[in-house]
Parts: sequence; C-alpha cells; structure tokens
Amino acid sequence: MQTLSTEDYLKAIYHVSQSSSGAVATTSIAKQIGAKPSSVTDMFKKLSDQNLVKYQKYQGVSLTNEGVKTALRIIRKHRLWESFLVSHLNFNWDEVHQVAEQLEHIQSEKLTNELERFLDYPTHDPHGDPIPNRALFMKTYNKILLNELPVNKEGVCVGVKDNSSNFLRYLDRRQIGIGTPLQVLHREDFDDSLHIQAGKSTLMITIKTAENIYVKP
Amino acid sequence: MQTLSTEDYLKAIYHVSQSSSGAVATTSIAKQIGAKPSSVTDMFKKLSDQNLVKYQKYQGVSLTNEGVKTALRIIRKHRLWESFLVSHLNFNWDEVHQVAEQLEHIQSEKLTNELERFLDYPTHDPHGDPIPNRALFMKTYNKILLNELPVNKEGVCVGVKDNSSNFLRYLDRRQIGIGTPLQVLHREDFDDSLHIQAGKSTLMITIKTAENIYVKP
DNA sequence: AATAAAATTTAGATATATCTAAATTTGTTA
DNA sequence: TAACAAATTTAGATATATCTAAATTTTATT
Repeated sequence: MQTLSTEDYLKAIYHVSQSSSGAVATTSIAKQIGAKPSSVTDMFKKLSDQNLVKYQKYQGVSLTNEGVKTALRIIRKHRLWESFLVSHLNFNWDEVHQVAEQLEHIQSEKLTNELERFLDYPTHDPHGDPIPNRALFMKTYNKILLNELPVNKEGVCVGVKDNSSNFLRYLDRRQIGIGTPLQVLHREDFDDSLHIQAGKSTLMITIKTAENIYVKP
Repeated sequence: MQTLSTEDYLKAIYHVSQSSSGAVATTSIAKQIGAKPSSVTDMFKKLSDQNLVKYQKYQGVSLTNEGVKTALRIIRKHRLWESFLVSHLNFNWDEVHQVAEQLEHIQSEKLTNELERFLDYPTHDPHGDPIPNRALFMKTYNKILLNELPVNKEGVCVGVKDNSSNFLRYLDRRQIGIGTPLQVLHREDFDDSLHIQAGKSTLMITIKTAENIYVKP
C-alpha cells in the first residue's frame, strides 16, 4: 500500500527522468518535491525496499518497471481528472493542476476506468499532455517547440511546456490554446522575438514564450 | 487547516450526535472511527483547541457552530460524490461509500459547487440521505420506518437506515430501491414478519429489514 | 593528482499520531 | 453510601515523516 507521499515521489522521479537522461539525482527530486535532500534519501531507501526504484548510494535512482507502472497510474488519474474538470466542471486550464494533485491519489480502479469511459477515452489532457490508457500506453505525436518551427510553415498548438497559471493565462489573453493554428511570420534576429499568426490575428511574442509552446507541423 | 483525520472525527461526532441526545461520548466515537478511547481523547482536545467542539473532561463533546459547519461541508461533498458515482459512473448504491470517503476530503470549493451544478442541484444522495446545499441547508422530509407504516397505507421508499453493502444488495435482489412504492399487507404477530407489496410484487420481509427502510406515507 | 566545491548520506532532533497500561473519574448497584 | 464496574484520561512507548548539522563521497578545478 502506497502512502500519499510515496506516490508524489514516484511521479516526481518519473517526470525528472523524462526530461533528462541517466539516473535521477537526490537534489533534483528535493527541488521538485520541496523537501530537504536528506528526506529524499530516506524516501529513496524506502522506495528501493518496495522495489519501485533501483537505488545505489550516491548514484541516484531509476524507476523499476513496477515503479514506472505506479507512476503512470497516478499520471493517468491526474490527467483524466484535469480533463473532467475542464470539460464538465467549468474549470479553466490554469486552474486544474492543484485540484488534480489531490484527486490523483484517490484509489479506485473502477472510478478511474469509469471516468475514462465517461470522458469518452480522451487521449490528451487540457494542456496537451498524453493520457495513459488502461494498459498505461500513451499516444505521443511528433511535436516541436514553436521556436523550432520553420518560418512560414503552418502548425497547430498541441501543448505547452510551462504549465504555470501565469503562462496559461497569458496565452488565454493572446487567444492561444490547444488547437490554435500557429505560423511564424518573421523572426527578429536582433532580439529573437517572433511575429506569428495565431488563428486570425497576428502578434509578437518573445523567444521565451515560443520555447514553451508545442506545435505539430 | 484540517487534517484528514480531524475531518473524519468531526463527521463521526456529527453522525453520533444526530442519533442520540446530549454530549457525544469518547467510546462511541472510538467505535465509529475504529480507534482506542485514548486516541479519541487526544483528538477531542485538539478539536477543542480549534474551537470545533466543546469539550469537558469526562463529559464528552458537542460540536460548536463552526464544528457543525465543517462537518456539513464534508457530508455535502460525500453525498454529492456518491450521487455522481451512481448517476454518471455506473456505480451501484452499495459501492459508493468507500470511494466517497476518500473524495470527501478533496479541498476545492469550486469543485464542490461545480459538481453540484453539474448534477443539477440534487437534494438527496443514492441512499436517500439529504445533501446540504451551498448554504449547508438540508431538505428533510417526513419519513418513517417501514415497520411504523400502518397496514394497507401506501408509502414510497425514500431511504435506508443501514447503508451496508450486504443490506443494499439484498434490497436490490428484492427489487426495492429509492422510489419503490411500498405497502404493508399483513403483519404476522407470531414472528413480527411482514407481508408487503413492493412495486408490482408481494413478498415477505423480517422486522429487521422493515426497521431499516424509510418510507414517506 | 591534490584540493576545493558540491552532492549525498548519516545521525540525531522534533513533531505527529497512535497505541498500551496505569491512574482517575463517573455511574451503578448491593 | 460504600464498593465495584465502566468510562475516561494520563503517561509513556512506538512508529513515521521530516528536519538540521555533521560526516562522507563524488565531481570539478587548478
């Protein structure tokens, strides 16, 4: 039986291991979770005892197959709940994360599977992140960052890298969301700013913004 | 900020105080929660410090206004979630309690209120128990136990006293549920059994069963 | 390769929740 | 009303999770 805390750690390890190669360092998890490195070491040992991670002193951890499965089950729940909140409970995409952090810990397979059915088997959550299906398999499509999209090539927004409320609300104001057609009209070499076509309007964005928007060409 | 445990205690105190008069005894809560009386005493002190209960040594507790409100907020969530599980996620009324015990602790007012709206402001949960509205007000109707219903008087099943899965599944097999028309045809004095009309079928039930079914005459 | 810096672990402290067992209070009955 | 039984509380033990500070190991730098 998992505690709430072990679930959070597994999820954090999964996310960090996705965005970097090799073993996951103690400090990186400490930052992610908001705990001291010594606490993380303790948890690494505990997870290792449960065969959820492979742990070698001073060498960080990596998830075992069982650990990956457990992490994906939590991510599955998180993203299904986020989808539900947006599609049926009038939540905006910048409001769902915190609530889903709680809902992801609810333990009932039937609940998860029925929620998935009720939502008609969604493949992606409101931020464009893929939702693991019952077999924990995720559909991923070829996506690139907006700043990697060649000038004048048409693309569609399929996700965001930064999930912060601040960024998402900024995109709302710019009327950019999942599904919005995007095109880079001009790249200003001087300051790396981009003139883009977003739906029917043209606007200017910074490189920082472009680096946080995923597009499918 | 409440811990999961304090919420469970407040709910338990509320329920016990509803079914008995005067202060709530340490032992009664210990039984309800499944904890030792000494642990209950500790919690009573803690709740008292937070002004959620009035506590006098050796005299048990009673909820303060704030304590009642907190309890009702949890019960509101519990019953809304139970309603959702049955109406949209294919749960049977005997399966919802355990899951709702977890969901009731999710903290988001917006979630609760939007769920209520999504369900179209239900007044009663799948067991016939009233759901506190946003102002924590509950609609209660005049209900009596089936064994108190005069012979040949028509009534409708509006709730159950025993919420155990065993009892609820038994009622399923007898095709008795919320809304089923019920009528006592004959009372057998010898063993207190009752012949009843339930919907379109007549059947025999024991006094114990009759004592756990609420009807509106 | 030696040394400094950074990362990680260990040891021990603190806080919380729960328990057992003993002590105290309340209530019940002869 | 005295004495016993039941309920309740207290005191101290156990288990868990987290922290701080010191010790150790690894990595980076000169």
